Amino acid sequence: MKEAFKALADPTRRKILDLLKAKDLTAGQIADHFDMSKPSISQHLRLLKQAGLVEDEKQGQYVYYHLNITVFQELISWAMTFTDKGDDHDA
Amino acid sequence: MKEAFKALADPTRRKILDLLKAKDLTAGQIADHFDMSKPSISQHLRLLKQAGLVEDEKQGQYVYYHLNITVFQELISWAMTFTDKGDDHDA
DNA sequence: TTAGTATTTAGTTAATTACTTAAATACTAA
DNA sequence: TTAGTATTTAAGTAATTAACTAAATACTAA
Repeated sequence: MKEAFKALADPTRRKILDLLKAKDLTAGQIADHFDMSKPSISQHLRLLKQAGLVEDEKQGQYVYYHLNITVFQELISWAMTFTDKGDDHDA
Repeated sequence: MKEAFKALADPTRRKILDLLKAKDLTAGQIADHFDMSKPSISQHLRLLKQAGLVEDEKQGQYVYYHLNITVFQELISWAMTFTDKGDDHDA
């Protein structure tokens, strides 16, 4: 989770996640959506992968990236410890 | 939300939020939980407030801080757009 | 008013982060 | 093998962030 919070702090990385919501994409296809060098996007992808937010899969000369929803689920659980605080559900 | 993601990237700020989960605290009480100067904690509180994650209320010479769950709820909604993707609920 | 406590603001510095270009690696296909 | 494409790694730099100390502000109480 620690790394996920840091990964989510950057707007470029959040936009990458949004792109992957629609469909899996190669590193190059992702880079095409940004006015930024491919190495920069590659670094962002590395951080997203380290944070567990995405996974990659090599297919020939391409590297496909896709979302890993596990960490998003953990994030939801974490946030709910704040919204549920003090709500004793008719206990 | 943009500012909330940045605010949550820092471990000190996440720990402050955890402390406030138990009960509302003054700036000084919060600072007592850290091996860090009061001005540094004050800056962290300022960022948390700008992000909408906490609110403050002055009582005499003290400033009490408390959680604002609204942004946590928005965070949950945001994360669910990732976990619910592709789940068409028996449609 | 004066002194004391609580908190924030200002100014500075060190560490981290996000970008760049150039080079390396990995695969494809002639 | 050689050339071409896709991606990552390396090295360097500019911008941002997180910390500090010192000073300012705001309140309390003698």
